[in-house]
Amino acid sequence: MEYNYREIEKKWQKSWKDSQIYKVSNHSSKPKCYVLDMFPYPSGAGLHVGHPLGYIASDIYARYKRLNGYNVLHPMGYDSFGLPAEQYALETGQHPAETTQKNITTFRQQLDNIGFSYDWSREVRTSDPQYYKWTQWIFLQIFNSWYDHSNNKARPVADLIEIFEQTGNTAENGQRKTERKFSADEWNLFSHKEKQDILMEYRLAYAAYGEVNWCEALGTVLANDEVINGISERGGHLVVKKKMRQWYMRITDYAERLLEGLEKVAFSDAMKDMQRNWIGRSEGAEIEFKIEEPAEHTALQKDGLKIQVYTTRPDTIFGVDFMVLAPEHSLVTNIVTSGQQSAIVEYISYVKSRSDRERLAEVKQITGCFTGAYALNPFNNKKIPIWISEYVLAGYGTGAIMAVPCGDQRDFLFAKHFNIPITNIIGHYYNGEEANPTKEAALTNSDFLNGVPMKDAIGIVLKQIEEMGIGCRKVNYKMRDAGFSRQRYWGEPFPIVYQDGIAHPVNESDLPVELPHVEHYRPGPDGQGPLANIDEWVKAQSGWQRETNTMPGYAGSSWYFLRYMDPDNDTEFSDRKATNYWNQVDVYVGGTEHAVGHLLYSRMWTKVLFDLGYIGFDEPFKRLVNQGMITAKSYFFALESDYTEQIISHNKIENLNTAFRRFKNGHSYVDSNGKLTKNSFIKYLGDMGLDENDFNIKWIKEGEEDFIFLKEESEKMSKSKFNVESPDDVITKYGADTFRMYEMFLGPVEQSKPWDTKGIEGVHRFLKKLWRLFFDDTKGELWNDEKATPAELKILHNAIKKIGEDT
RNA sequence: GCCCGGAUGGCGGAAUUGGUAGACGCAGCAGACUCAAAAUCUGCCGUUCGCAAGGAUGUGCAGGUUCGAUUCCUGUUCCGGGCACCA
Repeated sequence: MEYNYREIEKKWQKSWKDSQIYKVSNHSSKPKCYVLDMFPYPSGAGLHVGHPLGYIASDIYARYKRLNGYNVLHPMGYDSFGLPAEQYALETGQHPAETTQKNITTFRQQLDNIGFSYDWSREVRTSDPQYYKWTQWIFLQIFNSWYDHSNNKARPVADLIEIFEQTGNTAENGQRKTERKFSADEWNLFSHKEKQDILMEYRLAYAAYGEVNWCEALGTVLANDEVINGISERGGHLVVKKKMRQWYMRITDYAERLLEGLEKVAFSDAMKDMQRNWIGRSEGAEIEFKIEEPAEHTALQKDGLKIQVYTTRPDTIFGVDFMVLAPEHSLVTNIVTSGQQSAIVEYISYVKSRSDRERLAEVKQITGCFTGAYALNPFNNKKIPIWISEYVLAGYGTGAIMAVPCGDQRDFLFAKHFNIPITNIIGHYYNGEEANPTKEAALTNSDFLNGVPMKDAIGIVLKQIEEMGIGCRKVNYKMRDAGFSRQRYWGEPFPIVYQDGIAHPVNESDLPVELPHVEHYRPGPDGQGPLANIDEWVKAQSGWQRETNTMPGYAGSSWYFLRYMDPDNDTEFSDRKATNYWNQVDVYVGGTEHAVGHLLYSRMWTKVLFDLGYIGFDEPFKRLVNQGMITAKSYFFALESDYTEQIISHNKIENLNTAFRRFKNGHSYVDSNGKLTKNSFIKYLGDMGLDENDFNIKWIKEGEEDFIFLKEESEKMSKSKFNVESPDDVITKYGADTFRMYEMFLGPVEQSKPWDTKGIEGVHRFLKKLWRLFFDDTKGELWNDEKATPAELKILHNAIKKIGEDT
């Protein structure tokens, strides 16, 4: 009798299914344990060996907890809205719902093969109307809320209206600061439209104008991913920044609590670091600089123009040698002198083609343009030239900085490049070669601050500017509000209709707002999504218009862990008793790539739902485990002699590199020494549908030593790299248990590691050995019902103790 | 460019708190069993000098702290992930 994994696994998987052994109840006297995997996007490429790594780890943990007497919630589902399905639809005309269903079937079959202990009766799909009904419902709760900074929580907009009616927004009642101030009387006299516009500035889900990557030729908005150096990936057309009306999540209102919450959860320090850096809290000041108006402008502006800058270093105010505005800054057109007009216009059009990342990344190439205007230092009235440059972003701080070249390296390089004189305010700490951001220096060239240590000067300057009424302390966050609308088809429609330009929530009883059928998936007019093409849907009622944007991928994934608790509820997103019982996710397993996306958004949504009293906890995940990525190794081989000259014509080298990439570890074309012979190489090219003659190959010598190993790379598995490894083959050949054990044996779960099938035989042999402990070819069953000896029990209990300590 | 990780034999990795580097497995080599092969079992297995005993050297690279560093510090190179509309 030998280890027949096929039969064993088939038998037990059937038994689990028939007896629904992993179905879990919301009612149990046992303690609960919630073990969750990040649900997958069901891509057309199917499951690759990287997906199950985390699933296997969490499955082992879930089984362990079950055996330890816990009532374990261990569900699985699909993040099934997304761009790839829509792209595919655009190319083939197949409905995303169909391809998604097909992909899910494949995924499910692959998952079943591995033998997980999921409770499939709780499966969720974000693209299912019964699911996104509640995504829309939660969106409306967020839309109907504002953030009360006095009580540090979200509250219904109705409360805010009451406050406005009684005190206006001049009294500090915890509202965020806005430019517009009004009294109760003024509020009451505002038109309905004015009131709604004002409320939009407070809502936690709000519409505003923001910049997007606009491609005129394709008539659509593009993801950063789809733009390469200002050119669209598809078609190679020009892409520019364009302002469009967008929906946003006001996640910045939660910045402080998202930071504080990190203290309460067991995430890795690296993960916490990433989130902290992303939120990017900085303490500083906003300072107002007057602008010395050019003679040509004085007739137009009586009151004088001012620039608000944000700085973390008010102590360096006497070292300000120039100002830099973001090119998009609204003041630019007001202050530019006629002499600089054309240069500024030209520069702005250049910046429009640049992404934020490009703008910040290329420090070697310094660009900018003088506006011709000057600001005045509030302390000594020194004239400070005002420039614009791409390294200042409109979205951060006030979109304007005071540049201190002796203390900031980017400012320094800018000053050097444009020959702006540099004031040294840090004495010998500045060497003229590079900036020094020290806080240790005693100030020089700083008027009344001369000799004062910089650390003390910060407080002194802050006090001064507050007394002079030209500035105040300000905490800033690098994080921006999260864009929440997409000009796409395959996402949740917004439950919003417009009447006379005012956004209204759809009645709860009319949810879900279902995705209508479309004839094609091409963009609508003026860069709107495909939904804008369906007039009868947009204007379902006279005088009303539907929102034609859809929600982004992270909408559905921001709350799915709550739906698993009560997946079939059609009167609530999840029953309060169920969320109270299951509470936080005890262990959440997934990749680090979600650090600043999904993991922040879902934390925010949880906090909103908590604030509004719908759930009883405000952090979704108690403990997070980040599994490492399984990369695929690619090997590059070449002839021992000079490969670029001898075997490959230069125009084919790219193509051949792609071919070489597919020589992976354990590949039968490569012998055990990693050597590749002429014959095996030709056979390989043949199998690839390529011909030797395509590559202008000259064989230098024949035999075993023809090729040498050139280089090796590990990269993310992806269809386009020819390096996706499917678990199916492994399971067919060795069985699910070998596969599961092998993935665990590759190395620590948290670590990234290359996929490599060399070791799999060893693991399989181990399982066979284990089998033989119980069955023997000749003797049959080796086990019996005799009591274990004390020595045997000791070994058993040591093992149990060790496992208990390691989890 | 910025933020976060990582680098240890032919390969994946271990070394839990600064204390014998290389556990365990894979691959390889040798042997046992067999007519033979597979399977299984046993032994060897970082590099280098040496018949051996034994010595030297060795955790990406360059320094430093320490009686002692894979581990701590400084610098540096390379690789992976993220950088806001991929999910």
